[in-house]
Amino acid sequence: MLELPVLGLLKERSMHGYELRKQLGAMLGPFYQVSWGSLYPALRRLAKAGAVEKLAEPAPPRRSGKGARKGGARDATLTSGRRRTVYRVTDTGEQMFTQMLEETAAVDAEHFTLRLAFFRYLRPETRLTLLERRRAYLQEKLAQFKSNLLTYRERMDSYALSMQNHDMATTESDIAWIEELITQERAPEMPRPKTT
Amino acid sequence: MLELPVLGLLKERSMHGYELRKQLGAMLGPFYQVSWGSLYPALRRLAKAGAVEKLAEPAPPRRSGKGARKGGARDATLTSGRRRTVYRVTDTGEQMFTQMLEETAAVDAEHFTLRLAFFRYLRPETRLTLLERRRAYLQEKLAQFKSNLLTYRERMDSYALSMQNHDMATTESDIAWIEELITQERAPEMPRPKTT
DNA sequence: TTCGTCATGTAATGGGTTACATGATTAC
DNA sequence: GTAATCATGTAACCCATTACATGACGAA
Repeated sequence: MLELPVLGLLKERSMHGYELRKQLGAMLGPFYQVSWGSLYPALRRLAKAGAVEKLAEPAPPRRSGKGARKGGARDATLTSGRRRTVYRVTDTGEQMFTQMLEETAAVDAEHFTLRLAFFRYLRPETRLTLLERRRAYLQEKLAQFKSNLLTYRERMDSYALSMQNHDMATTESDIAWIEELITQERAPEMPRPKTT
Repeated sequence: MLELPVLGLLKERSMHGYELRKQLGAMLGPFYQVSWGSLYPALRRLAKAGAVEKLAEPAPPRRSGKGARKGGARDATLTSGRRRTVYRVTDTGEQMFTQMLEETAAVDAEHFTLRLAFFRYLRPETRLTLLERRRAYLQEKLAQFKSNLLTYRERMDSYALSMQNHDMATTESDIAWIEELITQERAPEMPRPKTT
């Protein structure tokens, strides 16, 4: 669901679709690239639900002379050069965003990542709850890896084995990271910006 | 696409759907859990394409053993539930499997994982090609992470930053793992099963 | 002039998720 | 006898991917 990150980004600042996509990549990392065919329909859904509204974009700085416009008889709603549709979040949208963000059922990688990206909008307790659920989920997966290996190790070839081991190591590293986040979350405000 | 792992597992041994699902989890790890609503339609698609055929399951021990089977050691492979539909790969299916497996465009995590699970069916050169493409893909992502950080670091909060750093570390670990696999692949057969 | 980027969309297609429905067998 | 597990499927919904289509602008 694109709705959550789209609302989250628009909440910070109104944007048009094209830029939105770039920001999504910047915020969620290069593995998370959305396609136009999913972004624009998502925006349309949000608009239909009253969560965002389209704005007439303020005219960008028209250097290079006013007479340069060919075919000036363009539709009046298109204020300038490239037609862009800027979207702004409505109050309804803000509510939707908060509600989505707080769904603590979000435990798998993608849902968790999406929430972490907007953690600052959550109350500290909700953050902790989410982190702990994520940790529990990862620990459960880790246990499944282990029992899996006990049962099937003999039947696996070296590739499968290597993969399982690597995935387990990754899961352990994920858990360690989450625990770090939990520790920081509980720590009573000790920014300590540089190593002493 | 479930087709690839389903064919791969059935290639090793004919099974019914329920068991197939368990084996999928065992082979691909606990993060890869398929639902019935995707497995059975996939089997139907494969059957329709002539890649698998349904077998009448050899009648399970209709021993009418009331009480006789109580707690008894039973056949490990065949205990019954109810009517089971066992699927077997056809020649067409074998060809499909090989063809799918060799598609080296498979570079993202899921496609790569799926192929790695059946690496033993690929020629060593194809394996290397796939590994190198995967490595290149990950290195590209890593570069994107870095340029991303250069551009946006100031605008990210500590959560986003932590996430990017963790994801980068994970990507680096993935690359190191792939490189290990590449090294092993190139090594001229030195099994060395135990530590000396 | 042509290419690359900016910018917005639509259409078809596929297939995964969830929920629903059913029924047999085993273990307690 | 009843709960859990085995076992197979269907149907509705959702929505992501892909490909297609358009067109303005800036720079080479």
